[in-house]
Amino acid sequence: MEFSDLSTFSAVARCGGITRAAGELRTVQSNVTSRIRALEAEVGVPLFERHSRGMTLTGAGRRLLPYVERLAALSREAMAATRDDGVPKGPLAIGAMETTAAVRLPPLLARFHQACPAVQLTLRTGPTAALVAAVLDRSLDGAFVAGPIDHPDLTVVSAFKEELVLVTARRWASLAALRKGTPEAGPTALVFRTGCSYRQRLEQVFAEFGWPCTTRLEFGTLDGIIGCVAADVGVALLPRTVVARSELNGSISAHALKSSQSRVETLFVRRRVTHEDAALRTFAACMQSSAPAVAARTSIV
Amino acid sequence: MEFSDLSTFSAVARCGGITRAAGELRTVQSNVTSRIRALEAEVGVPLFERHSRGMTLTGAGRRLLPYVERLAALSREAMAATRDDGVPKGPLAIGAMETTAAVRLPPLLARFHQACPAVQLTLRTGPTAALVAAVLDRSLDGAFVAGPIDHPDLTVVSAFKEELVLVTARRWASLAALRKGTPEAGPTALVFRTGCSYRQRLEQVFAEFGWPCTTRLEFGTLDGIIGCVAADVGVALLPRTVVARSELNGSISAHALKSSQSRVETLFVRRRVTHEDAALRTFAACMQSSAPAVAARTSIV
DNA sequence: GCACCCGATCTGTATTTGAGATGGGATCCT
DNA sequence: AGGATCCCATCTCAAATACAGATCGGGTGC
Repeated sequence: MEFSDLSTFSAVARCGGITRAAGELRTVQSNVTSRIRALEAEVGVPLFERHSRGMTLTGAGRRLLPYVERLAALSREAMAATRDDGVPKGPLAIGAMETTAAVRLPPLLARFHQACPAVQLTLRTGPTAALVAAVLDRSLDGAFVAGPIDHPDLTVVSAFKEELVLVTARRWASLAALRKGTPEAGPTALVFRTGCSYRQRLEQVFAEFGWPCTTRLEFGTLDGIIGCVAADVGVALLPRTVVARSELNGSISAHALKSSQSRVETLFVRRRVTHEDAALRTFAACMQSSAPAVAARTSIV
Repeated sequence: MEFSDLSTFSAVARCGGITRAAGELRTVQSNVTSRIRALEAEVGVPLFERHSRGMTLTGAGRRLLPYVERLAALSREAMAATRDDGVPKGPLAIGAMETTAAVRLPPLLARFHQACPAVQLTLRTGPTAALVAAVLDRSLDGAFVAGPIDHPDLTVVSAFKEELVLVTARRWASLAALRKGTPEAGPTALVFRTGCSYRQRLEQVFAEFGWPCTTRLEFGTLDGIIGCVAADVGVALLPRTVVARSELNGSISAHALKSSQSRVETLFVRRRVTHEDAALRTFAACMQSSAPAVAARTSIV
């Protein structure tokens, strides 16, 4: 049971055939054949059924496959733990929602970079679902997302508490004025392109106001949304901290909602591992120490 | 990171030197040297400190070592799960306390053998501590032991509930008679040789009767204890089911104790694994179905 | 029936692994 | 101080293994 054999096995299972797997593994078909045959001889049972269009896993192969994943993950972690001398360094990929990246991260990243200049930190923005998927498949080390998150392979820490506000053009002085001055079809909803976690909250708000929420404009960036809100194209639901500056300079109005609608928590998620990379560990510590009042650990399921 | 390299690493760490490890691995010293050097080159950090009396682990080596254990355990489990087609077969090593083996196991083993004739079952008796250790180091697949047991790597199931009785020679008609007819030094305690879990209970009983519990005779077998009790050499604490036959034929007397002293639970312990061997799984099911009234699952910590 | 795709197998080569021998450094004992 | 001993690194050659390329046979689809 060598690791190299297991990864060939995994490639053949994934590709559905020896020839295709050989291409992926940058080797020739005969080698893959012999490696698979050696593995089958070692465990003593056939792992694939051969048929004319390729190979499919047998019952034994299906039982082995998840172990290959686990062994690969464990050996990666072993390697990382062995190399890790406790000094934060190397690459660190962090993900965040657009709104979090705009106002919460700049001071945190500045402090982290000052504390750990040897870490090459990269930031990627996106919607919660994509960020969580990226953390799970290891393309991100950690991410700031909207809760709730509950996954056995993730640890979750409360990072920031946000108050969502309904953002409108300046001329709407209050929610009551907005309701009175808006046609029955309701205003246009300005939201992020895909998978924005706040969209669902916005629809709740619209439902309460009796608006059907049919007109929607999708944006890729925060500035686009705020700009269109200022031009009275529509309304948006955003964290108060995000719009604080625009509100101050008078380009928009922010309207408070009742707390059941406005309270959202930004969580920091990362993979659950026995040995955590020093850079990520330090980043999490840095984050928690920056916001001690809201950094209580949540229960992890 | 091949498994073979990791096992040589483990051997060198355990033996404290390349030459000794080479002997254990049935190879020559030069090969071990080159494998270790290859591994160190792969992870990029030295794993051992070389000194004149051998090698000792560096910090990186100490971080790697526990992963080697985990990887080996996981690959063993993967192999077993792959081979296991769900039909119970192959060897199965079960351990039990002397008293459990005497009265509880015969009917269970008979039924299990009838259900799974392809399983080569071996039975080993011993005290609880040794049985638990044997389960942990894989020399036993499961064991019947006295509770409580609480170990993160073990699953525990309630198997039997026993009532302990104080066993004396026939001439003692009651506990009161025994107390009156026994000198202040108390009777001789007849116990199993080492680590018997019931010994502690017996000492509690002696303490309550005001006996110092100084005289003790140790036995390796149940028959030895019962024989000596019948000959009035001393008294013993044994499950009622164990002495039922001897009591009926009049060779001894069994005296009930209050339930806080008499109630003990026999547990079945096995290693906690993702994929459990079909033979062991079937054995546990067989055990639980045989005693449905007492086979409630205990909480597992 | 023919072209095509797939996996098994064979063959020669390249690489890796293994065994044995040698050497240098450190320690221990006399 | 000097010899014996122990340990690991290194070298060399042989054996085993992995690899690339070519061929074969079975199955599928046009």
